[in-house]
Amino acid sequence: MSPKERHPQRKQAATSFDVARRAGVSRAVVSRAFTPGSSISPESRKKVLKAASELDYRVNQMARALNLKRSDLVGLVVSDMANPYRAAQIDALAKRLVADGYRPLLFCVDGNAETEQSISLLLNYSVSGVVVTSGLPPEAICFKCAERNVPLVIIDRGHNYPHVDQVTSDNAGGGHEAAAKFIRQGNRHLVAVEPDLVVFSVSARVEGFKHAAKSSGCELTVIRVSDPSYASGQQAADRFACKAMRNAGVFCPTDLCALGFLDAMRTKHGADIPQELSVIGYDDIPQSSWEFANLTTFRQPVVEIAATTLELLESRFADPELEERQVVLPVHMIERGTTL
Amino acid sequence: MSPKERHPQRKQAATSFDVARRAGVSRAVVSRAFTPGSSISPESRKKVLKAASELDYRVNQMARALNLKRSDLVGLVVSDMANPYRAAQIDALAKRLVADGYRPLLFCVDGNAETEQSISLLLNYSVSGVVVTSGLPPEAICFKCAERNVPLVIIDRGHNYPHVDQVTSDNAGGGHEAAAKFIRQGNRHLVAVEPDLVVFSVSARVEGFKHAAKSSGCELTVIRVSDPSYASGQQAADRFACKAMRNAGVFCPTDLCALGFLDAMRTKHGADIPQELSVIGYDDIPQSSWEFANLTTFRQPVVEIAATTLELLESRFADPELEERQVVLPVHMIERGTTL
DNA sequence: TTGTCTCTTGAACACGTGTTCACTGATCTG
DNA sequence: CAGATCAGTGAACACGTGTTCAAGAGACAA
Repeated sequence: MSPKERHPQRKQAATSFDVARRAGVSRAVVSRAFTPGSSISPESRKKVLKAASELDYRVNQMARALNLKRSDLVGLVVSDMANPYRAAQIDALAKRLVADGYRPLLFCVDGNAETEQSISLLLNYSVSGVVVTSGLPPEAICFKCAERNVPLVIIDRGHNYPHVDQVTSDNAGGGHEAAAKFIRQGNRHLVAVEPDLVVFSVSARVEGFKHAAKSSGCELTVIRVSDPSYASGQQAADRFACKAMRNAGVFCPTDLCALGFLDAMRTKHGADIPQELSVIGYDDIPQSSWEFANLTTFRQPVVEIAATTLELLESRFADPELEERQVVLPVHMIERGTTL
Repeated sequence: MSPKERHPQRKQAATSFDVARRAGVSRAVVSRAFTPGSSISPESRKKVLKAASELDYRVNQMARALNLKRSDLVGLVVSDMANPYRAAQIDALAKRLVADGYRPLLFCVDGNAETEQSISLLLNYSVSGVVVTSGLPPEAICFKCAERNVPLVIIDRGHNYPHVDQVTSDNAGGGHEAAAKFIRQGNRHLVAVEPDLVVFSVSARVEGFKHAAKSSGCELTVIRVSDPSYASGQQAADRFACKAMRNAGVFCPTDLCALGFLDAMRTKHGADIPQELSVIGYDDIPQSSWEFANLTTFRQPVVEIAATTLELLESRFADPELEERQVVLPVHMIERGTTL
């Protein structure tokens, strides 16, 4: 490799002024060539595009954002990236955002305080919107977003804030359907693993399950754990094993939790699933289809959630005074080997 | 909730001019109050900060970036988010970037073409740097980054581009150590699962293993699969089972692959691990410590990789003419239940 | 030819910031 | 006390863009 190649000449990035001069038009024409729907003659556009490509011209998005008082950036505040479901959701959201011309500004946080800080920081970047999949942001910060016309969409949460839209899967419906499945296949005891940690989507699943169980007259047992993690699933298995229950249907509100339960029941307690007991989870993370698990679960519609999120963002951007909306997307049960 | 609260007054964001007027100073003083190390008297700073907090002033990062010709944004180009190792890496990188005052601009891509597109897009945002953990970007785009003084760090790749820094874990060393472990514990046959798909880090692990095996005079078998995924691990198990090998040590260059292998060997082929054969993976994803797996593997130093990435970015930002560097971080074997 | 209308163009402005450069007043030095 | 030094200040500029507005060019009807 030649010395010249090793030390490339540091070029000043070409501006619209450079392009204008090369194309023999004014700078305004250059701007119009890159703005769809503006008034420009075909030959002018052609000249501009030619000059632009020769100079490797790129619109300076910072200048553009400053002028328009709005950037293509969208804040993406997420927590618990270790959960494979979250990773899938981020992946779908990020791809959808980019496909629609936005750029996701990622904040990985732990807890509500960090969520608030992140949103506050995002307001410095003229973001077109904010998507929150982490803890519930405090009302004050939501209010600030509304003040500044920054649409805010919350995924998988339940609290109602003015001007804040929400998307969730049908958590309660999934819980209900899990109970129905157990009853249909003849399980005598219904068991819900219920985390103490209050997370709207998770709580709604358990509530749906409990409600369906009670209203069908089945015997319902609740095993309380701290959170909906793999470790908590293991803990639930230990407590379940003590009760020596027969013919039970166990609903874990998260696949991670279900896999912990399943794994401990089989490996440690030698349970025969689904002969002795059935298990259903929620999320359909990739690990649930692994051979050791083969878990019956509910598939979260990550792509549809992403699409809905963008619709909500864009519609509220067009009209900030819209009433807040809550979109609930249906889930489908994926029947595998932990049910009959 | 009152009507007034439901429809918050849309405020114009306060500018440094507003703050200056309220504090009774010039706009330049306001700027200095928010610029560490600039010349300003303590009482002026105090007045400015007071006025700023009263007005909820925030510096407009777009205007700042336009002026400085540099934003706090750092491009983060990633692929294969479904791999839990990647998610952990993104999490560590994103947190570190934010802690150091940068904002990660996330691009989730599939394949090298999309990687190039993403980097090209990023150049429009005056990014302070780009971090690539997806496929290898073409040389042309690396060259453009260098031209524009945009530091580029590539994680877990091997190709040498001018002005492009690299960080990897000690892939070859890990492979070597895996072979040594098998030999030490008395395995007669060493087996490498080798993906056809060329990915630098993965290939380096296999090469390290093969080299160590050969130089120790052990019998070495290679099982070729298409990629380093869970499904490929299952496939490798099927092929391995046909050979009816005794006392083998199997190295899978990825935990996902190892878990697929392990899961299929136990569940489908009824193998007794580690009595009949031993397995070692690479990455230490959370699933590897799950009970069903209990996989011996190498822990990737995600936090150290993130820290090193930032050091490389910042040093190259200070001096763009630095020779390209390749940092190799040590890995540690986590011994679990798939080895003796 | 004259008047009207449509389409295109370029000059000027605004967006909000960081920094440069004189300039002021105070403090220190001999 | 005179001169030199120095921290602190504010006016002005530059960053690169999208859009407004008046003006020009051309087509067409009367």
